Amino acid sequence: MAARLKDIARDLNLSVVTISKVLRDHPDISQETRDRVLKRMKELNYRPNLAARALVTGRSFIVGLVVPDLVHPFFGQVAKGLSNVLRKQGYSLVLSSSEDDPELEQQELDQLLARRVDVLVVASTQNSVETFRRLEEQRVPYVLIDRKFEGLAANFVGVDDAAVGLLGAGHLIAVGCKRIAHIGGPMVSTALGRLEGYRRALTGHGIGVESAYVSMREHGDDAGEESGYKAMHAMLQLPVRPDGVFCYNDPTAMGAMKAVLEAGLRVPEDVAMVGCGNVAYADYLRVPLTSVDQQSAAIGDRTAQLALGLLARPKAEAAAKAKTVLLEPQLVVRASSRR
Amino acid sequence: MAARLKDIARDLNLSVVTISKVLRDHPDISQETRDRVLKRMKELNYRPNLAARALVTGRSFIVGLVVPDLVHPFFGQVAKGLSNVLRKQGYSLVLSSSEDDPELEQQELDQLLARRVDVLVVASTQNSVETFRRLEEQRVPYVLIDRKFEGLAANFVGVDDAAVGLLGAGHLIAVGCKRIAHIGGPMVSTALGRLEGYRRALTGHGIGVESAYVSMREHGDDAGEESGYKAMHAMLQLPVRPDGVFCYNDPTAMGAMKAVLEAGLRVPEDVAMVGCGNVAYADYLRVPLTSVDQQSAAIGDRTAQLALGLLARPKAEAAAKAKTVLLEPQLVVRASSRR
DNA sequence: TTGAAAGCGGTACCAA
DNA sequence: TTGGTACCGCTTTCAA
Repeated sequence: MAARLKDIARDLNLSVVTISKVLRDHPDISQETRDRVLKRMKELNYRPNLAARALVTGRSFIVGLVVPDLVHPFFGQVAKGLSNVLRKQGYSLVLSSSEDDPELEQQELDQLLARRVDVLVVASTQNSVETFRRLEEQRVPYVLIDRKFEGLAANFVGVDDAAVGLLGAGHLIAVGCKRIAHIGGPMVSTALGRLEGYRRALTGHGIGVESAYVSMREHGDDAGEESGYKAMHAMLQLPVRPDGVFCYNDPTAMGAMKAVLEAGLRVPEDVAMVGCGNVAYADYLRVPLTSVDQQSAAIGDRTAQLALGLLARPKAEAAAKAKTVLLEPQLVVRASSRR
Repeated sequence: MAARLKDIARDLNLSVVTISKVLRDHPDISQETRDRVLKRMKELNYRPNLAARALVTGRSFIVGLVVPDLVHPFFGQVAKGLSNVLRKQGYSLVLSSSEDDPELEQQELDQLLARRVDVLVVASTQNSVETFRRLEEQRVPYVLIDRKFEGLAANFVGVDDAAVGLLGAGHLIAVGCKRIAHIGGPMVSTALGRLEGYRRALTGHGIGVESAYVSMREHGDDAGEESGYKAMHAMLQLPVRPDGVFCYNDPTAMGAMKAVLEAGLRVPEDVAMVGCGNVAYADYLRVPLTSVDQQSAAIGDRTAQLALGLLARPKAEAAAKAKTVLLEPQLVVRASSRR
C-alpha cells in the first residue's frame, strides 16, 4: 500500500540506491536527479519504512520510557518534556506503565529491548539493581529518573531528595511548628531521601524524631490521597498530635489535609502542611498547599538532553562516565503553612 | 550484541527455520528439539528483533496514540487504560503530544505512519477531516477519541457531549439557579456538544440563553485554569451576575471558582459551579467540585478493545463499518452545587 | 554521478 | 519433523 523506494526507482528509471541517497541528502547526486526524485516522493507521499531502516542501521530512533503511573502529574510532565525534545530529533517515545510493580516493569523493559530502543529512560520500581547491571552488560544505554539506586553508577536525573526533606521540614520549623510529623512513601530512594532530609532538619534544630510521628506508607505515587488520609487520621488519635506535617508528595498531603479538616481542625493554625511536587492545582485546594517543587519539566528536558548525548557518542565512551543531574528543589509557600 | 536466531541455530546444529518455528510455537517440531531450543534461548536471554519481524510480517505490533496534552489527567487516564490492555496482547504504545497544534499533530501522525503502526488512536485537534480521509485511502485503521468530526464516519470512542451539557446545566436548574452561565472551550466537537447540551437544558426549562453568559475560550484543555479565571472575572462585572456556571472542564471550573471566591462571593450560595471530567482531586478543591464524569478509564478500555478488534479482522471488512462507542456521562454532586 | 550485490533478522512456502 | 530459498524495505560497500 505505502510507497517504497523501489516504486520511485521504477517510475523514474533509476536505481533504488539513488533514491535512497536522495532521501538521506547524500551529496553525490545531481541536482536534476535530486529534484525529480523529491518531486515523485512528494507525489506518492513517500515515508521511509523506519522498521526496515532500523534493521539495517541498528538504530531504531526509539526512546523507551517506563514510569510507575501515567496519571501522576509528575510523570505526565516528564513524558511531555521528553517527547517535546525528542520529536525534534526524529525520535519516537514508546511508553510503558509499570503500575509500581517490579515484575511488570521487568516485562515492559524486555519488550522495549525487543524493540531495540536506542535508549531507555526509567523511573524504576525495582528493588534490586540486577536488571540494570544486565542492561550494562548488553550495552544498552539508560537513564534513571526520579528514583535512583545505592551503589549503581548510572546516569541519573532527579531532584536532591535530602534537600527536599530539609527544605520542607525546615520550613515547618521556621514557621514555628514544634511537633513535626512525616508521612512518607514506599521504600525507594525518593521517599528515603526525603525522610533523611526531614530527620536532618529536626535534629539540626535540636528536635528529636518521634517514631509515632513518622509513617512510611506502601503506596505513595499510586494511591497517595488514601495513604495520606489514613496516616493522618491515625496520627490525630495520638495523645499529643503533631502541629505540622511534611508529606512525601502532594496527593498524600491532600489526603492528610482532608483528615485534618474532617477532624474539625484548622490548616495551618492547628496543623501546618507541606507537600512535595508542586502539582499544577496546588493553588486550588481546600487550603492552597505549600509544596516543594521537584522541577518536573526540567527533569524531562534534562533527561532528553542526557539521553541524546548518550546516543551521540560511541557506546564505549558513553558508558564510561555516568552523569548525574541533581536539580535543586524549591519551596513554594502557600496558605497551608502561612502563620 | 543481542542473540539472534542464527546464533542459536549454529549452537545447536539446527536451521534458523527450526528455531523460528519453536519461537512461534509452531506444532511440527519434536518435543526434544523444542526443549533444546528453548533452553538455549533462555541461556542467551534471546529476544526476537521486533523490527525484523515487523518488516516481514507487515505488522509492527505498535499502536500510535496522539493526544493534545499528556499532563491533562483525562488523557493520562486514557493512555494508562489503553496501555494496560494492549500490553497483554504484546502491543507497544508510541505516544505523541500535539500540544493542541494541528500542524504538529500532522507531523506526529506522519512519523507514526513511517513506523507503520498497526492502528492509530487520536484525540484530534485538526480543523478539517482531510487527514483522516487520507488515512482511509491508505487503509490505516484509526480510532478517534474524545473529539469527533461532523460528517466523518470514523471509529469513535467518547462521551455523549450533548448529554454532558444537559446533565451539567440541568443540574444547576434543578438546584434553583436562575441565571446560568457557560464557560466553554475551543471550537472542537466536545466543546460544541456541551454548549449545545447547555442550550437545550435552558430552553427546555423555558430559560433564555443570554449571550453575555456564554464565553467560549480559545484554550480549554491547555491552560484551562487561566481561561476559566478570566472568563468568570469578566462575567462578575456584569450588571446582573450569574448565579450558576457550567464549565467545559474541571480546570476551567477551578479557575472560575478562584475568581468567584476572590470577588468575596460564596460557592455555592452566590454562584453554584459544575465542571466536567471529574478529575481525581475534585474532592480536594477549595470547594469540592460537582462534575460531570467523562469515564476516562472506560474510554481507554473501550478504545483498546475497538482497536484490537480492527486488527483481528481483515482490513477491508474492518473498514466497512465504523463503530461508535458513546458512553453515558454521570453527574457527581459535591459541595460546589449543593444548596 | 549512478548502480549491482550483499545483508540486517526474521518469516513463508515448499521440498526433502 | 526439518531445512533451503526467497524476500520484507532499506543501507552499505564498492565497482562502473
